Parts: sequence; C-alpha cells; structure tokens
Amino acid sequence: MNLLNTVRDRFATALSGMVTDVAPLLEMIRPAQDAKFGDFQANFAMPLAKQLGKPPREIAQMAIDRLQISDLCEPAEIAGPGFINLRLRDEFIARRISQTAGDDRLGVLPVSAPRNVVVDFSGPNVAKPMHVGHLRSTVIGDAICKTLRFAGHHVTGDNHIGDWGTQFGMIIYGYRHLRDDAAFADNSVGELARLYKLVNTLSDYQNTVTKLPGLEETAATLRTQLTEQEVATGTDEKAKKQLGAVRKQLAAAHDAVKTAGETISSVESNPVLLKLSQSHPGIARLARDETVKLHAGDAENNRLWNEFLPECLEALNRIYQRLGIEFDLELGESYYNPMLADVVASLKIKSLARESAGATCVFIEGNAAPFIVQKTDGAFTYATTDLATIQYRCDTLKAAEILYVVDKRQSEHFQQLFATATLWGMTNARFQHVAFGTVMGKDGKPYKTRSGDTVGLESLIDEALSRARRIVDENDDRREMPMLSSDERATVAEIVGIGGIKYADLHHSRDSDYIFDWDKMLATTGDTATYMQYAYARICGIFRKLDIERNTLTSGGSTILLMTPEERRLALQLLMFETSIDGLLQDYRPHVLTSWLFETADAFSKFYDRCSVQDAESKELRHSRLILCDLMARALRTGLALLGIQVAEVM
RNA sequence: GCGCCCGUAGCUCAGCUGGAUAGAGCAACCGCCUUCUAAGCGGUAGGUCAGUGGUUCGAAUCCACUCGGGCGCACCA
Repeated sequence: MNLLNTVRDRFATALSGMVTDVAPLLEMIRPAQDAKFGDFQANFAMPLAKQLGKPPREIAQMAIDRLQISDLCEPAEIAGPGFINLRLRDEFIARRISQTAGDDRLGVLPVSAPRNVVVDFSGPNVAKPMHVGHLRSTVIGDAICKTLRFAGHHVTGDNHIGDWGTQFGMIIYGYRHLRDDAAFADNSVGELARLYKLVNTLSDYQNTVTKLPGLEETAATLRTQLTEQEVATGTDEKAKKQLGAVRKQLAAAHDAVKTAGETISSVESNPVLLKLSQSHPGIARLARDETVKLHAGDAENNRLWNEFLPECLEALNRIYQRLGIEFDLELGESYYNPMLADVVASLKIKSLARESAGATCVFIEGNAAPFIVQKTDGAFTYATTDLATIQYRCDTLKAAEILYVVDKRQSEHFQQLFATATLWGMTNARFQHVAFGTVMGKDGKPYKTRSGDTVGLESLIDEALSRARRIVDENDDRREMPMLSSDERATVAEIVGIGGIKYADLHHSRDSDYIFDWDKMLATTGDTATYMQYAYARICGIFRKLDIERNTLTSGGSTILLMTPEERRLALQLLMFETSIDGLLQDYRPHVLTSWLFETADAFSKFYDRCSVQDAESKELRHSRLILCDLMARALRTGLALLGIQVAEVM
C-alpha cells in the first residue's frame, strides 16, 4: 500500500474530530524535505491556527495526542512554528520491506476502482516521416499506458494515425505527375515521402509568392506608422509603450518577409524546382482536389490509397518495433470518415453548429475563433474527426477517461474540442489534454538538421545506437578482462541507446520545452537511463559472483536487517515505489517516476559502496542484503519497464 | 489586437498547488580502485528564484504592474 497514504490515513482519523474538512490538510503531509526532519512531515498546524483560534504548536500537539501511529513511527516531534515530524520505526520498515520482498508487484496493490482509459498518443502522419515531436508523444504516451495498466486500469492505447488528410492528396498528385518509377520500385515509401515533400515545397512556394506583396505592404505600413509616431512621441509613458508595440510588430513583419524570401529563393535558386513549379501552377489546389475526390469516394484515388497505406503503416511499424512500442488499437482518421456527415448533422440538430462565412462552425464562449467542423468546400476537418473519435471512444470503447498526448501548442483546439463534445452530450468521460513542450536544438530553436529539415526518427535511432555502441565498446575495452562479446555489445548498445533517448525525454517535466542533447542523454555520468541500468547490472554481478539462485532467496522467509543508514534509506526508498506511481498518475507526469528511479538507484549505489554483500558480518546480514539486492533489481527493472526502458544483466 | 505559457547555480532542469537555511545532474576544483562492474563513491565551490509592489505568521510558489522570451489565434492536421 502507498506508504504516504498509510500515514495520511492515520492523520485522517486523528483530525476527523477536530475539523470538518480533513482532505486539504492531508495534502499537507509529505515526505520530509530534509532527512534531518525525519521521514514524513505534516504542515497543517499553521494554517489551522487562525481557524481554530489556537497557537499552531498547540494544534500540532492536539493532533499528535489523537494520532495512533506508534506501530509505524517513533514519537512525533513538533518543530519550529508547528511542523510535525515523523520518523518511521526501523522495525516497521524492516517488516514492510520483508513483505514486499516476496511480492511480484513490489507491494503495489491494484487500484480498487479500475477505469476504462483511452490514451491517444503518437499520431504520426503517414505521408511525412516521423520526427522528434512524434517521439515525445510516443514515449510519454507509452509510459502513461504502461503505468496505468500496471496500476490496474483498463487501458486502450490508440494510435490515431493521420491517414486521410490533405497530405494524402499531395501524395496522390505527386504520384500521378511527378513520380520516379525506378525509385518507387526500389523503395515505395521513400519515394512517396519524397513526393509529399516535393508537392508541399512547391505549394508552399507558390502560396508564399502570392502572399509576399501583402507581407511587404504590412511591413511598409508599419514602418511609416513607426516613423510618424516617433516624431510625435514625447515623454508620455503610454505613447512610448505603444511605440514599443509597433516596433515589435514591425520586427515580426520583417521576419515574416524574410522567411518568405527564404522560402522563395530556396525554390528559385534551384532550376529543377523552379521549372517544376512553372509546369504545375496552382499545385496546392490541385492536390486539395485529389483529397476531395478521395473523400468523395473516387474509385481511382481510393485504389491508390489502399495501395499506399499498408506500406506506409509498415514503415511506421518498423520504427515502433525498434522503439519497443505497441498499441492496442490503431484507428486512423480514415476509420471515422463514414461518421463525419452524421456528426455535423447532429451538431446542427442540437443547434450547436451554424453557418458562418460559408463554413459550419461551433462557437465556444470565450474563444474568438470558431471550431470549424465543415469547410466552405464541404470537406470535414480534424475537428470533425476528433468529435467522431470521441463518440466512438465513449459509445463503443466505453471510455471513462480519454487522454490526448499531444503538443501543447494545440491546447486551444482541445479546449474547443472538449467543450463541444460536452455540449454535444459526451458527458460520461473525462477528457484531458496531456500536453508536452517542443523539442529544441541546442540553439534553443525547434530541433532541425543543419539544412533546416526536421530530423527523421529513423536516423535519430541509428545515431543513438551508434553512439551507444561506441560508449559500450570504450567501457568494455577499458577492462582488464572485457565482459562482452560483439553480439552482446550490440544488444547492450540498443538497450542503452533507446533507453537514453526515452529517459532524457521523460525526466523533463512534460509541459516544458526540452533541449535535445546527445551528449547529455548518453552521458556516462549522472541522471541518465544508464545510471539505473548500470546499477541493475552491478546487482546481477553480485548474484553471478556469489553464484546465488535468485528465485529461492525468499523461500525460507525473508527477514531484512537494517544495520546501516544506507540499508535503511534504500529500504525506505523501495517502499515509496507505489507513492511515486500514484504521483505519476495523478497528473500523468512520468518525471515523477524518473525522479524516484534516480533517487532509488542513488540510494543503491551508496549501499553498494558501503555495505558489502559477500563480506557481510553475519550469514543473516548477508542473506538480508541479498534479498534487498534482489528487490532492488526487480524494482529497477519494473520501474524502467513502465517507462519503456530495458535493462541488461551485464554491461 | 485577443489568448496561453515561460524567466530558479556557468549549462540542463526539479521544486509535489503557500512551509523550515531554495534542490539535483552536468561542467569546475580536491580526494577514493590489493575488496561484489570506478558507467561508481566522498568532498569543495557556485543563487538578489527577472524586477517592483501587494496579500500573511510565512511567497520561487498566490495577486497587480514592469522588463525580457516563446507559442497560438477561421477553412493544414
């Protein structure tokens, strides 16, 4: 059972006669922030002082008097203004950890009320190669799925693949008019990706050419305005502020012109691209027409779609396989196509959607922009698809909770989506946008290659593996007697490389942007996946060296002796596993678990350094330490597995 | 113009919805391998929590404003 909750429960009983609402007070009981304050601290006495009209230390004493916790803790102490400090009794830790040692689930009880949770994550686009943005969604979503499942919930991990949008029109158009037959025969998916990129580049170019005069005009207008205002402005603060705002706008406008210029020159400096653009005027429109035909059921376009899709999916699956990711469901956007017309009709009947400027929109209070469910040209949008998807997940999958592991820049979309869905009648499920920040390069800008392209996942994984291999090689070669064969080195490199990528991502709090840095994620020191994996391998080394059969360790009972501070700390850390899992699930923050893993591995490394197993002072102590090691190994393996990270016996 | 987010050690980040002298990792400096894997362990140094004002027993955390940065804002998903 969650150790923190165990302590809280005792306080709940003690406080129930003192105040009416104990819940917020229990929140103020936490693991001690400093070991010298004990193991847990309760901070509720101070805020209660005013409410009860008594000094906080007196209130703390009252609570302690009513508290029955002597089986768990040493006598509570009051410190400072009224903190209550608790120190667990060593016998209690020893007893708890002994019980945990014999438990497959490491003491974690399955939740009493399992929920049906649908986790929408990864969501790549079949036309475009996956990039680092998808990586975040994939890695975070997978960790959330695994942890929810371990906790006992019914989880459906759903990959909502983009297989039906505008990009497919681009592919079809490209295939018809621009394909390279030899390349297509050789590597169809690669050729389709090239065609998508090509059509996208050309339509981008053409749009930009059209837009440029407008952008230049805006910049010119702002420049004139600025000049006039600069002359007119004296020392008036308000006017100065306004001037600053105009300056900012002008800078933005200049940027826009500059970016547009770059887009244009990138095509115009390339004779081949320029010629293609000239021979395919209005390519964006033409591609969109292909999309419309596809959606309208055009036989030829649907044939092409059916031909291309399986291969695209296979290419995606290859990446998922390398990352060790699996889904329970992979219903792409196309799956919901037949339902879209009904969605819009239903929204209209309920007077939620109405016509505006030719499009069908839902207007959500507080949002200036409408939620467009059908465009002027009759096509549906991803808003429509998302609504149909919610309906499916609620009605067919009986979801009680739907999580969207999606870039935080889409938060407005989800706000509108959830509001619309609720108004529409989907009130049985709880929706949550599990948002994450942008992956940045070392320069603080979105992570790109030197030439400005997004970094493909496939090459990213290759890079991780080759870097990891170099590290594994160096490390093993440094030994007097290398421990690994070439095959084993390859396996370890894979485990370390993939683990490094995932851990680096997960250990940042998800909603902040994070800087992608090879050297940090695969560093041989510090808070990395490797640190935990190394701790695991060292434990395995102990069992190998001492020739211990691990699965018989606890058969004769498992008495744990806590003789040193290191053993005590390690045992207590291990008992906090469930608390960290609950912490992760409270707001779907995997970094809560990475912190626990690091602290636990840290506790182990210190234990390893100071508490010899083979040279333990007694047979009993040696056995106790062996059990602790085994438990530690299982905790690491299990905890890392919840994050999708593997371990190796030797590394 | 409207809306959202961010500013914490040289760098990368935590800080658990207001609690005790603000924490990690990296980098820097000094130590530790005849002992279970040194991918490790011990130690030192490093901070006006962007700024100002407010709320109160108590603020990195809540409120207001200022400065600086990012990101969204009809018919791409």
